[in-house]
Amino acid sequence: MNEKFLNLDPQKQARIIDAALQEFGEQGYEQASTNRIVKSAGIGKGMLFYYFKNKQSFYYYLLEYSLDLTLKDFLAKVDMEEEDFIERLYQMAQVKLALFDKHPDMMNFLGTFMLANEHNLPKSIQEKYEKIQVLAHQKMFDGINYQLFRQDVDVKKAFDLIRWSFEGYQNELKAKLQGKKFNEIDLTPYWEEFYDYLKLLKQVYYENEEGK
Amino acid sequence: MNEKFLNLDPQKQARIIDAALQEFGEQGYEQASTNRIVKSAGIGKGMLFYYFKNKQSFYYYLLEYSLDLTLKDFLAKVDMEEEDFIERLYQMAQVKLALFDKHPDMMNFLGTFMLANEHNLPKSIQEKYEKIQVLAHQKMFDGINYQLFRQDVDVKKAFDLIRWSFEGYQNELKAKLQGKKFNEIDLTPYWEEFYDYLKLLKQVYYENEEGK
DNA sequence: AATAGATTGACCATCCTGGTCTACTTTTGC
DNA sequence: GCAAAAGTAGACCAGGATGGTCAATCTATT
Repeated sequence: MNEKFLNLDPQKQARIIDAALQEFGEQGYEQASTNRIVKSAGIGKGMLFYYFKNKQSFYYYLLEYSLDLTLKDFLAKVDMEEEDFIERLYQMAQVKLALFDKHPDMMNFLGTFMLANEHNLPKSIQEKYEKIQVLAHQKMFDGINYQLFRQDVDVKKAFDLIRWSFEGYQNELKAKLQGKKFNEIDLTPYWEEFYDYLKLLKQVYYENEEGK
Repeated sequence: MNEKFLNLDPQKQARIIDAALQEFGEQGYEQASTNRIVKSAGIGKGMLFYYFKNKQSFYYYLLEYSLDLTLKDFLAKVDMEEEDFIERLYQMAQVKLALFDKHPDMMNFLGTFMLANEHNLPKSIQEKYEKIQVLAHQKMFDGINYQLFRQDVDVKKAFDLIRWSFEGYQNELKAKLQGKKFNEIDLTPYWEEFYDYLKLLKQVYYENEEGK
């Protein structure tokens, strides 16, 4: 990557990055077209290969950019004081959705990347990716209070079942809101509905006071 | 579709269908290459366009073929006598996995198709597709005994949470076994692990005898 | 041997690709 | 004010892939 790119007008920089994230996210690496990217970004073809050596190194730059942003705007914002597993997940879902709101193309790009699980990444990126996965695991499980759970349940397995329930709701919501822009939608009813599900999860998995 | 195709040696027929399902499933409609399909099927290019008018009608044929097979080998085999929701889902998962074992390319093809949700389908296929979705819903929920659930839980919501847990396990299993052939793997440990999760689900969502 | 059906793959026009490079414009330094 | 430097555009390139056609060949049946 050419340092000239970083000295660019941030708006232009963002236009290029966004156009590329969208193209790579929708088409995958092979099928993504640099022609479409430059047209959508409103720059000449020459500039892209002035800033970046070639398609591949451009892709790697975007990957690193996205991983850094995930680290800074998602994982770093998880409140580790929350000891309640379900509340912790709820909180993570909220932060994640906020990130989805701000950078939808980037989230889609990362999603496509993770699905495709490429193996021939440069070592530095591979390491960063693995480090993030470890961190995500910690952010989800470290400091969780096991005592909240019913004593007769296998907590490790309960973690999985609850996590899957969360993923299911988020997937269904994502499918339902497909194509709509978040800022045009009032999300509060969905958060309320979500929280109803959480109440039920707590009701069945947690130790509740006897006299209810 | 030319009737000549149906009079073909079934093995050859299957080779063509399998090659195409694999190609369309992996690449999607646009990116799928008829050249690769004929090469992989071991037939000349001309034959494909002798049997089928063009790429699109070939694709529609495959779609209909897959939907019919889903109906016959998946949905028709669900035992509606099973009133226990969790057991019903478990049974469906088993039938589904058997189908995955027998026709992995077809399952992948259908999965890709559903993700891409094309809207400009011929009416007849669109209707078949919708009919199958309705039927799948019935196979999952009709005849379920609500009395098994704890009286303090919202059963409708519990259905969702449990269903999502199932999907989560199946997705994780699919990712873990990615690329391996089922017949080379002893699946029993996974079914046992799966059943452990089910025991936990029953434990928390169902009404259990008091003196435990 | 003649005919009819089945089958092949070279061929076609078209399109798109990643990447280059020349020519042009804008900014900078003095 | 002007020359040198930096920034920018897009026509252009060779290569390759695409869906689809069709004349030529092969095979089986009479």
